[in-house]
Amino acid sequence: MDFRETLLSLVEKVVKENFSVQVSISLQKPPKKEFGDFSTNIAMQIASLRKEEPQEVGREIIHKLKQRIREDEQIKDKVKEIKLAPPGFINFFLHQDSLLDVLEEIKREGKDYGSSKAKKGKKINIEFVSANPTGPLTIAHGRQAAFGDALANILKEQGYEVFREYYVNDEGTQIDLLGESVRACYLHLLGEKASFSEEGYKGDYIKAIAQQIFAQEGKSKKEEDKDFFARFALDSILQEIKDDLKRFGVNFDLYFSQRSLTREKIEKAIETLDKKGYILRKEGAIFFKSKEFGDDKDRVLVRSDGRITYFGWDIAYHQDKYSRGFAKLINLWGPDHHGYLKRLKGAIEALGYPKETLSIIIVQLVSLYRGKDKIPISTRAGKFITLRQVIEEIGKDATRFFFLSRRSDSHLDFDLQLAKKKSLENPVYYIQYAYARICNILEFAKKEYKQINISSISLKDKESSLLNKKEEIELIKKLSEFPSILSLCAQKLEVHPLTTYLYELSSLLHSFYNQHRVVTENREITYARLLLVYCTKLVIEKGLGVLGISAPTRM
RNA sequence: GCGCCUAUAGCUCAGUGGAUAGAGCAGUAGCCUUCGAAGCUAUGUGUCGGAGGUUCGAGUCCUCCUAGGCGCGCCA
Repeated sequence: MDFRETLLSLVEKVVKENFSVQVSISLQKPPKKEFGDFSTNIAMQIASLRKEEPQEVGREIIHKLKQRIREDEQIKDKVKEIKLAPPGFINFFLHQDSLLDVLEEIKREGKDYGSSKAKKGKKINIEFVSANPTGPLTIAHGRQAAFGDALANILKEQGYEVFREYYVNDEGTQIDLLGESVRACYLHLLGEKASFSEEGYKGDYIKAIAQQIFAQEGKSKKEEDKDFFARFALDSILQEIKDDLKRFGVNFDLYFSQRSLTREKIEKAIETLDKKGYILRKEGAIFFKSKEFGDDKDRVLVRSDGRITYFGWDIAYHQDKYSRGFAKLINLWGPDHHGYLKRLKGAIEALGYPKETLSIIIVQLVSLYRGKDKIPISTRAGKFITLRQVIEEIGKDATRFFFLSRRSDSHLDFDLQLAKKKSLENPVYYIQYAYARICNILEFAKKEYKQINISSISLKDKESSLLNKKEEIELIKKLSEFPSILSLCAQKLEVHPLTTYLYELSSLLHSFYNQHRVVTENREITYARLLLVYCTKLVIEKGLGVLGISAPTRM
């Protein structure tokens, strides 16, 4: 239990004993350092409920708190002062020695610093990207890939057993269309006339696949129907997708084939719903009563001609996920699927799973620009910039960082010209530079001080004045926030707080570096500062690792 | 028509119902014989889209309105 929690439970105890009110108690990080290290608004909350003066209530709480603290060995030495600030905040000031404890903790825990065991053993499934295997990945898929992967890493840090899954829609009309398109292209290569459906896929990659078939098989596939071409194209495209994702640093535990869902699984799902009275049969089709779950209308699961709709497949797919023992499912979708949210959530509930076990995150679109020109994203027209092209042009780290610095539900304008031009001023390099800088200092220190083993440096029982410069204190405080940043991300299912945090941490490191030398004549100070930058290195390394961004020792 | 997302500094964006709303970029002026200047320091900038409401307290929650994006199929 860290100190923050210890203090929080003490405040809870005091409030419980002295005020018979129901309030939620929390400790915040004050916006300014004049307000101390922690603060709580509890006095104002209580005063509001009891129609009393906030400052009066505050004084009373502080009085009781001080009494308790004097009796508590564990925190007696850490809390320096408790002050009341208008309009009624209670601010806690800590002794600086406790700051050195933070460094000791980071050093001791190393790569585990910031990890939590809170969700240990809980299985969580995160399904993302799941792009139709009818064309190359676009930049929008890239955003989902970066976000889903980083979020998965964050959840893993909270103790979850995380499973990454990609749902391959290798069944349905879009696959038929793909087959027809490739077949037409192939026949065209043979000099035959073939009608090209208006709805068909037209990109250069379609031609490339047709050429590949021609190169391998010659004219022998002339009589094959669309299914053969669909199969061939599917395998080829899916392989490209997997390669792209791998290159982007995203590895899935499972590529789940829609086709692998058996008829029995779908019938079982429908049967489950039927037993609970959520199935409606009319006009030869089978409907799910999604209206009962807030949807606009009931939705078809099986068409009157017997074919299963996407929704029908999807229900069976989600039931399958649950049957594999996941306590929680997370789906990342594009905004074009938001209308689909109510019916799927309804179906999950109808199947008998608690609705809060399914979280759906809508990752907003990315608009691609080159300067002021918007580049259209249309898979069927075949004119678009692929994720692969962007990674090659901008680089993996910068591309990932860009996607991860913004809220998932915000629209994103990605200007290739700007991203490329500013690539050296890109915040990701700022963080990586801080990291490389620390590595350099550590190298330098090894030369200056012959035998040095940073992990053996201990500041226990040392004077806190060793690290009492403004830049040092701020850096240590920032380091101490790392665990709560990770848990905040996990709780909000967002990644960008971590990105922002790493930037701020790097900024403090740079400030410190420019103001103070680490390696000096004074051995004690040198060791203390070495430990400080070493701890910073650990946190940056871990943070970047979670984001899936590399931490180079040199740049 | 209905639904979802967005609106914060010149630009790109942070901001967990709390204290004087913050960063970067762009601008200006400084800082390298000393651990990497891809860096640091200083400097100013706001009708938080608009109007109501809830609250001790609203950029944050609720209602309505405006603007932009997206979606509303027995397509996926």
